[in-house]
Amino acid sequence: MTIKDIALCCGVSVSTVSRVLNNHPNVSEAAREKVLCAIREHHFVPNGSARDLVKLESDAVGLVLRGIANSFFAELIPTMDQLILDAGYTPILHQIRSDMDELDAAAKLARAKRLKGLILLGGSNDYTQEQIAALDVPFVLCTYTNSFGNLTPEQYSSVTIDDRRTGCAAAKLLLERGHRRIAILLDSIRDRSVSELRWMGFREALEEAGVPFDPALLAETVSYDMAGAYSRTKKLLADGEAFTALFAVSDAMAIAAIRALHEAGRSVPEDCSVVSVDGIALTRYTIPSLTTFVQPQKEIVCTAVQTLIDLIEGRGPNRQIVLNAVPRFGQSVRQL
Amino acid sequence: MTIKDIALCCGVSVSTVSRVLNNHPNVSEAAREKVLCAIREHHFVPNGSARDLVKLESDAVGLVLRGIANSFFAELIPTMDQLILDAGYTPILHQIRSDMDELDAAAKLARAKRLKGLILLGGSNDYTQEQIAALDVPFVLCTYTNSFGNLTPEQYSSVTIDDRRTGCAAAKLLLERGHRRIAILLDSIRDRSVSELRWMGFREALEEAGVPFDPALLAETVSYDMAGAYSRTKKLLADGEAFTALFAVSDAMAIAAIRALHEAGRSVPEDCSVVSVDGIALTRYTIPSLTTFVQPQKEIVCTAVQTLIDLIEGRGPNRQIVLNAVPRFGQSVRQL
DNA sequence: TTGTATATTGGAAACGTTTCCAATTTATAT
DNA sequence: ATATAAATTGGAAACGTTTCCAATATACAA
Repeated sequence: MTIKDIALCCGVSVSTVSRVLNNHPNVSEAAREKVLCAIREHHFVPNGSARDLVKLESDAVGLVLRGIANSFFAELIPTMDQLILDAGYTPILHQIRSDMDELDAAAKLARAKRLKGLILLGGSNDYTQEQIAALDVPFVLCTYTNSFGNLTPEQYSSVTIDDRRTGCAAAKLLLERGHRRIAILLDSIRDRSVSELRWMGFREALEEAGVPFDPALLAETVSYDMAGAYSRTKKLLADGEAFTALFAVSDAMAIAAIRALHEAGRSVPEDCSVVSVDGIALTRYTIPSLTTFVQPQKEIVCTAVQTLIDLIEGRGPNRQIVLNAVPRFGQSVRQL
Repeated sequence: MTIKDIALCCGVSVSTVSRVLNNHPNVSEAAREKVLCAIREHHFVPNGSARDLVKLESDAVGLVLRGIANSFFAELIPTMDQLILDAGYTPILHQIRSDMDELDAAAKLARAKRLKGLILLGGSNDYTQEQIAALDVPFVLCTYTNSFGNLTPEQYSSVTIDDRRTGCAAAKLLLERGHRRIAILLDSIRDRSVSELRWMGFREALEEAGVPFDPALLAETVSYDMAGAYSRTKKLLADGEAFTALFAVSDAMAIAAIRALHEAGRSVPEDCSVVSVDGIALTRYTIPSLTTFVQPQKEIVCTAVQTLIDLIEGRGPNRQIVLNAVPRFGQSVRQL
């Protein structure tokens, strides 16, 4: 079924059918009626490829995500998808294997599908000028890691939370309550990750307060999951390290750590205070409920989409937006 | 940049460039080298629309999801996306607003993008014969609700878990341990939902065991989230209902319920046993850890994708696959 | 009635590819 | 050198739309 078939069976020209499909005003009521009827009857839907081809542009926006390791991003996707749809664009989700160059893949995608714009989830901003130039559509880096900062603020847009500052705030929260020996539980810091940034902030806060940090209290997990956090905490306890508080870089890790503490006969917050980051809904209901720095998920998504749309539609220049995680107090922290 | 430009700047014909792009054997080494070089230099990527148009088919598979209410599906998406990619197809995620007809939208999508196949997430099988006919590509219903069953087994493929049976098994687990007054906590059962199916199974098991069910122990929440489960459990306790066990239709609800019980001075499992469904990773680490019926998420996703690929590639007929949730024992249940 | 303005229509080119077929070049055998 | 086969190449049609432009039909005024 093509536009031609519809034209034929209605006794009108191809142009007329096209005009009906596109709501052009110059079509007589009689013709429109006939054509619409035939379209309904034959379940005709115009071929998107042909359309895009002749229009020289699509209304598509790419959502590029590397790997599926991080479930934080996975959770954002449906919401982002919906927001893009609401803005009148067509979202195209594109996952990239973790062993590939995401910017390269994004550039290919943008060209192949003539995308209007791109949202890059969880990349970094140490891309080369060349790579950015190759990517010739508006784009927004969303919760990227600001590692080398090869780019000037004019060259890119981004929405992120300030992980360093969050780590700093978490440490301060515990320091203010009299804690001095604080363990930190994080996943691999090798790759300039979120973990590393939070860890940096944490260290800074300690230094600023003049509190020395015992390297034995740095608990880095091998596997990025709860099992890893659980066993690493067990090890920390087995090693006989003394600490009155623990900062976990995610709620999930905190929950696993609390179980390890519990099994070692140490209850939270009586024997050990716990602070984490994420603010997943569950943390209000665990026993004890968690004191956690809530990531403004919804705000991140909305801001990223809005920023991209603004860029696409020519409103405003590139801008970097930094959002903050705010603490929500639960029962997992006590004053010493 | 088009194939024509590349041809021009290499001094070869359009056909030759196309052959290089498609790895046709009939290209001299010299020509291939020249063309590849030009492609690299100009960052040329062939236009997907033009390609699809002339090929009369794409390698795309649609992933249709209605609404984003259910986070269970949201979690499946990235995995499914990856699996489809691995199978050599291009996944296209398409969310449909909850006030629209998902089958209609799916049919449109299939035609517009010449899809190879469709996976419909969380629909039902009470579609009309006509709708199914309109949808002229292979499709798989994934975790749909088998409500009216308008279709014969030859007409559709599906992958689902047996919710009725799960409810039944949960009740049996508690009955076997001596519990007789069992509360059930579920979200709205109005819409032939998963909740209703589990509730039906639960009731059947009680009947079969000759245990009467006290309607006061049926706790239906208004809002589908933890806040709703928490306050509903509070109400159940405030009403002074006596029960020695509680069956929650999701882990999240169970955790919220346990907190409500805890705040009322009733500990789990000493004063009340709790069983739930889902098997999210967290349930191993909460205190107490949960006894829960684990949904075979990964298996559902793999099976759905594999079934679709088989259909597309002409291997095997339509089939309905029913998977079972299996119990994982935690500390939340005790023998009376 | 005729002329003019307006509404409607159809024809045809264009979008960027792929692929068939015929033409050309190159290699091989005689 | 010539004939033949094989490898390589270019030309052109086709895919299904949109849109410009010219042509036709219709309405209205003089």
